[in-house]
Amino acid sequence: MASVLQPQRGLRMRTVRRSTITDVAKLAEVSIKTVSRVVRREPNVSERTRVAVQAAIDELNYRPTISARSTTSARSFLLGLVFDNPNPSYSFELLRGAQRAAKENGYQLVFEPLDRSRATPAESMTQLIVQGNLEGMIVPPPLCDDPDVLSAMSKLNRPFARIAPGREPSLGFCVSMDDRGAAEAMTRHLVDHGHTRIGFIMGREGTATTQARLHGYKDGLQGAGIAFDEELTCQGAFTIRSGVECGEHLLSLDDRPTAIFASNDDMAAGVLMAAHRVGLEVPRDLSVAGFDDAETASAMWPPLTTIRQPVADMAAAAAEGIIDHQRGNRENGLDNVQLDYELIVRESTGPVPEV
Amino acid sequence: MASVLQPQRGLRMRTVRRSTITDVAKLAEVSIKTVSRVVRREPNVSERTRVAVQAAIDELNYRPTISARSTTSARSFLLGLVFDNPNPSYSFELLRGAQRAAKENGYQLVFEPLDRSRATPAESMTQLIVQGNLEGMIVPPPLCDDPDVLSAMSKLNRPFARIAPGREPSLGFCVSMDDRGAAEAMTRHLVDHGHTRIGFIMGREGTATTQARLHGYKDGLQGAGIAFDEELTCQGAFTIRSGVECGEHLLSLDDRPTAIFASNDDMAAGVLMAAHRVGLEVPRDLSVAGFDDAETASAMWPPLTTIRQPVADMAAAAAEGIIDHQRGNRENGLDNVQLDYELIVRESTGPVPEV
DNA sequence: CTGAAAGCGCTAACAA
DNA sequence: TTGTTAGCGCTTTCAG
Repeated sequence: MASVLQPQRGLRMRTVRRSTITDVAKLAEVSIKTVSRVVRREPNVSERTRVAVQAAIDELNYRPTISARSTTSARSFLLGLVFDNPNPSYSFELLRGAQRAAKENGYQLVFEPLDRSRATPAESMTQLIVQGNLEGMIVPPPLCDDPDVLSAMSKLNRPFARIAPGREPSLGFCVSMDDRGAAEAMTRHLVDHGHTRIGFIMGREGTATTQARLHGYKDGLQGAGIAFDEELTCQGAFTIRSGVECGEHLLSLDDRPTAIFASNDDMAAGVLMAAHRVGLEVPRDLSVAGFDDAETASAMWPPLTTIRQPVADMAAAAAEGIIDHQRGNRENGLDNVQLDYELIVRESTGPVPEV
Repeated sequence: MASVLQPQRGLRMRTVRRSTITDVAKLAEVSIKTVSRVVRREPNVSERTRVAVQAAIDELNYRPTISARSTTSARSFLLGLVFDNPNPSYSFELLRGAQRAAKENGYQLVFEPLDRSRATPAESMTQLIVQGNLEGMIVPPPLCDDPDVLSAMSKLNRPFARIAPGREPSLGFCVSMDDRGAAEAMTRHLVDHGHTRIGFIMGREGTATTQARLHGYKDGLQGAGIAFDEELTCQGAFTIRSGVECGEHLLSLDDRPTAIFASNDDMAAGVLMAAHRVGLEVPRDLSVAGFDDAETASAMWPPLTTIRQPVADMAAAAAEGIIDHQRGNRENGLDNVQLDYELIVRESTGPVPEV
């Protein structure tokens, strides 16, 4: 604490000053270049000097200033994250992950909502990157599937990482999750509880995730030797309302499902409502499963069995990929990454009701 | 576009370069100092020169680099926003507002989740500010009501803005909303629809907002000449689950309320569920109102009548307050600000049921 | 009204 | 293994 709050000179503590590389050099009695070497973990520093310098760094609590670094080196140590996703919780998780990874690597994360009013998304992105002097950019969905944006990014010749791309997984550095495998795992979870009539609510038409999750559902049925029954699927739109409607539809079927797997949490919430309305107790009479582990999933009543997407970790991986690339570890930086999902079993799913 | 993507030299477009103050000076045939004067709107520049320089700036699409600025001036043009609120949507809205205001004023927003593992919140904040070289800090709830944090911030001698403080509204620069007035307005809205038995679900015990909203509810009743009935209030905890429980309780009353005002949206969602379970149609049989306008409020079914807090605007006002203060407009920067709420009438409230 | 020169904290050659 | 020197893009004196 003392070093942080050290008075500058004279009696009054005027303003808190961070220590500079020169302060450290003086204290350790070496040149600033040597300090720089230690900080940046460059080779060619004797162990003795290293230790001495490190001690000085610790004592003064020295951290290099990003601004000063960026004026000299060609690098800005700035990483961009564009926001153009209507889901604030999702965006926020991305932000947390990216910011953590950036900070750990001496980078600063610059968060930019995409200005749709001005020009095309592609032009806006170019502006953001060039004006902001960003070394690289993290591009979440749906932007990461916009062909114009992709071609603009490629032209810019700066590394960019795409989160959960739905198409062209060879463009840029891609971080994704196994949506299909996750949906299969959830289906298997329901099958393991004895369910054979499992309803499935699809997401918005035409999105890549909608397709992947539907495939996973089919995989899960097939693996258990259960025939796919189109009657048990319903076209939703990722909204609570569509969940209510699909839930009412599925529950009004003659041979109604004993479990409903909604391909996101909002629709699962809708199913919960629909179930309550017709007097069904969850999970006693009906099992309900979601997908996403949105903030409300655990707050729902009953708490929702769902799939957790490692959103923050995906953003962190994206940031790290870009940073690695900048450091010259190309092989490390450019291989696409797929992270594991997590099946979170809460109280909304249970054994199939006894007849 | 041409200026943004201009090739550097030779045939191949190597890397996109932003233009510097020197580029502008050369083009306008003045010294860099003059350019600086124009950019920073300093006096003592002839109109002719100003126009010429501005033309060069526009042509080259020149924007000063924050990093370079901060190395020279004492200012870093960095504004901090700590995150320590469990609600991602709320935090995200704050972020949007603060980032917008920062950008408009040539500042950059630095977003920092509070590291609770390391030390006390107060120490962490000090670290963030000093190490990050932040000119000021935006402090949202609940952090803005932590006495240690407040005293640490005061000692640091840097401007800080508190969002929706619950106590000590004289410490720092405070931006708030009229919680009490908003709750009163919502109560009046229900009264205007003929409701006289209006249930009220309180938030978590001991929080300032909980108190303020309860007061507003009472004000609303009193204004309409309706006696406050303790039986119609219920202690919630801002969670969906507590909403379900309070909803069930209130609806099981002998003379049950015809409207329920929950002091946040999550609890209102719980009330909706409870209502569905006992077969009550909303708003035909029961009106339900919330508070916050969370992202889910409009997605609920039926869409929820609620109070919109101008969260983003509050953060923007906070950022602007700090920036104004840094610019020396003390009177402007230090007056506390109270923003207007907005009553959003959707479909969950309606006239009192005919008996 | 305008500009030259010094310097911010740091990195990148290049010496020693 | 270490240090010296020259910048980076900008602001800030201080002279014209």
